[in-house]
Amino acid sequence: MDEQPRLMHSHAGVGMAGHPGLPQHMQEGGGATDADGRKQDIGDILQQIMTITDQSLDEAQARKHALNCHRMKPALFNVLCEIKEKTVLSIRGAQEEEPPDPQLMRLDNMLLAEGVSGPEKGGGSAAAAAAAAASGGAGADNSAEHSDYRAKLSQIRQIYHTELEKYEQACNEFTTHVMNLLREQSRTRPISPKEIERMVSIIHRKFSSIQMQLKQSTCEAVMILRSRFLDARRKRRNFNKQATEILNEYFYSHLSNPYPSEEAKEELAKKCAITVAQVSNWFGNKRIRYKKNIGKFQEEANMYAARTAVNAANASSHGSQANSPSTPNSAGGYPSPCYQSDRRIQ
DNA sequence: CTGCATGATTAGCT
DNA sequence: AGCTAATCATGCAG
Repeated sequence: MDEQPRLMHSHAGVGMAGHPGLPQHMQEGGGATDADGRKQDIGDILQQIMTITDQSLDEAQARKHALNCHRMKPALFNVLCEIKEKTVLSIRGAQEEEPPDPQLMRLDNMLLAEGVSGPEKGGGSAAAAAAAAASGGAGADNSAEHSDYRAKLSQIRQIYHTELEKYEQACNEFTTHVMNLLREQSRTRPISPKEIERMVSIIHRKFSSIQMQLKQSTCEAVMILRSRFLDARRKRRNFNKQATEILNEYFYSHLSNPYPSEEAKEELAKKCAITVAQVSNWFGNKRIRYKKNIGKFQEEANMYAARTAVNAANASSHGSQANSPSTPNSAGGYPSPCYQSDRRIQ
């Protein structure tokens, strides 16, 4: 009759060692009704569970076995499972659905774009080539640097993959270990398959945060590598003297309109062994720097003017042409007089 | 190491 | 699209 409160009590006291056991009466449901008998059975089982910590290992094993074989065990087990599911799982189950982490997606995309993850080879060199093209490199002397870059990238790639493999292996090992443990324990305590599933997903989440760190540091390494090898600014080389002279010659002989056409740029690029983009850069820089400080460039302007004059003289002495068509202005003439319809620097 | 020179990049304009 | 102006980052002479 007052069995129930006492049971509740002992249940609340789980973990407290040394609970005095009740005498082991009512073993096989004495007289009474069927319901009464079941209640007694449950009380009995719980009591045995409570006292199990006080027993020796052998004794406990025997008791465990006895409990496992008890005819009421499945029923009790199911009930406990059900209760547990209703309380614990339903509370935490709601937040189970997690959207794909945007940061992880970003990292994944970047690794894929850099050719670190994804299919073997091809991607990396393609990215390198694209980056080189974007930076407008001439491509002549940087092929060695490219192979260096590729070597370093594949090194990163290899480290990334071995680490990832290690991680996956560890994750799988741990997961199976935990699953085995839970399956083992599910014989003695209520663990539903759902709960195992949840535990697995918890483990996976923990491990994926490690994976995230791996991806992040790999991305950082790639970024550093990239900036070191592919950022054109970092490997800026001055043009050789000849190229500079060709460009300057054109600039000062077209001082009234130092805006070479596309064709002129192409020709200059060819002569100087640089790209058209570099020619454009050079003229852009030259115009602005000349304009900013004409005085500073005066000497240079005079020198190139003299040179073109000499060239013109040579040309006229050789051929029949009197003077060069597009060099009407003297060396210092840039700012003041001669902007007619041409574009002017302002 | 410092300061200037210089090629490249970027934002904003036309 | 091409340009200017500002800026960045490196090269290099002193």
